[in-house]
Amino acid sequence: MTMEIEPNLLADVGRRLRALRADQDLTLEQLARLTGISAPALSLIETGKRDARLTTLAKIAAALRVPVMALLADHADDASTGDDAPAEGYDLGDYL
Amino acid sequence: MTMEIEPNLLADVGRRLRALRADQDLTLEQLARLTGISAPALSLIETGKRDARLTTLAKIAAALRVPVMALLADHADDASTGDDAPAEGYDLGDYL
DNA sequence: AGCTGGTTTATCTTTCTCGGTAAAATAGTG
DNA sequence: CACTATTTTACCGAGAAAGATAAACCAGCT
Repeated sequence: MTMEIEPNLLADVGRRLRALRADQDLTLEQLARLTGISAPALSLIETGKRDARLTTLAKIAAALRVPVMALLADHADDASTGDDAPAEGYDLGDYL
Repeated sequence: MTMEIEPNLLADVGRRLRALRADQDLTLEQLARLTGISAPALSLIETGKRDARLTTLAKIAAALRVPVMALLADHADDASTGDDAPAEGYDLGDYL
């Protein structure tokens, strides 16, 4: 029960990342050189197995010449739509 | 020459984070309870001193009921606007 | 001044990222 | 089938994130 917010997030960002890289016909090694991030690390991120740091995502986004938010795109969880926590539900009111 | 992409990124996200939290009149401790992230950790993130992981930002965004991209908002670097790297310029062509 | 609430800083431990390297998979091609 | 390119997985070591806690600041207020 380590609690992973949404296992989709990482996989989602990874998917998007891979798509963007494919668009520019870059291999992991090429992107690795561009970003300074090793190809294995990039692979883990793209496959949603690694929880990258913000600056790491920023480096990748910069190399791909897209804004960082392009990686998160329309991940409009907004929490009120009820995407997660069916039984969790923080309530705000409970803490105020 | 470890090169920190843009020292602004973290400070920027932190600033945005703090604004969102203020909007809901939440203290660091309250947000800490909501997110499961300790108040000191939140403080470091908000002051731009910590390079948070993606899921960490996602937890905070969820607690604040905003999409994750709201934290990165209009950080449209896009590299063509020329916000950063005056002397960096990876060239893509060099690696292809 | 003393207090109180909020934020920051510091220290410590655990966990994880990240680069490096090397070894397996997984294509794709002759 | 062999050969090559690309990706994935596995291990290692260094560094950093994140939780906990405690202490230091910094308001505001009686």
